Amino acid sequence: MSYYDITQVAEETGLTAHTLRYYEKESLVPEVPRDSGGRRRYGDLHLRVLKFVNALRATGMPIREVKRYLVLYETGEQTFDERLELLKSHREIVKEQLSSVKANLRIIDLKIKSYEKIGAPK
Amino acid sequence: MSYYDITQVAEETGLTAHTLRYYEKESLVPEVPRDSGGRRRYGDLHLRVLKFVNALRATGMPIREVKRYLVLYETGEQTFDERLELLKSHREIVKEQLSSVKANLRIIDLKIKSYEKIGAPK
DNA sequence: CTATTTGTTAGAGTGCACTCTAAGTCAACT
DNA sequence: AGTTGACTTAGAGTGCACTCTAACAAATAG
Repeated sequence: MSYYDITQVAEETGLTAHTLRYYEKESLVPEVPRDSGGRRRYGDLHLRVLKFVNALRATGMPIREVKRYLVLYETGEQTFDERLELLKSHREIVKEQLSSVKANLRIIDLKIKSYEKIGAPK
Repeated sequence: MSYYDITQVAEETGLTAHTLRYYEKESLVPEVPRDSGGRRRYGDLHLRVLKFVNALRATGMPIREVKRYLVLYETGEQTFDERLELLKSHREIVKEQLSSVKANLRIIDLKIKSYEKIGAPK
């Protein structure tokens, strides 16, 4: 079992030290133990959770929803069903967003083609 | 040629009247003429532009960039090349975002599958 | 031993995109 | 003529997700 300081975790996760402290304050990470000097000592669990949090955030899950997931996670195995539902519902939202973006990208693509063809749009 | 009031345009575009006024203040629409009573009279051009603005916004283009596009549009045909570049560069950004979201969605999907299979994630 | 770096906290500030409020005007209905 | 409702403006407020500041403590480098 290895431990990491905030700078290492920042590098590993792509988050800033500031953001890591903010995520902790917002309960987006399991409790982070401190060393004798009061500094954060992250473990492998934290790293794994933070990477999953990144996946949730990168797909547009709001902070308060990520927090809800983490609270369920911390509560224990009796929350499996609820966590599963949360993730499945998020997945549907993301899928809808994806197809919306794709549809709008097609509109932009048509405009680009009209600029390229006639040099002027209608 | 038909004219529309702010309520009709709100319905057609899915934007609120508030947002339409805000977009106008931010120069995201060509100039909107007023009637004798000072009320907005939108034409077909406005409707078409607003729908395209919606496509740009729905794909994550920031307000200031949409505004830049509109200013070029208003400036005239000598800006065709610049508008084309702006749209093409936006298209690339959107494509990258799409693949990032898809990659992260796969991570979430794996987690869902692990919840479904063993009822418990590692 | 001193200076620098890296961390700590609570809390304030930032940027974005709306979203709403207040105070007022104007048209249409009763 | 009065009331309702939709509109007008400038500007303030909101929610989100950071991002930064100030003041301080501790570890390391010279």
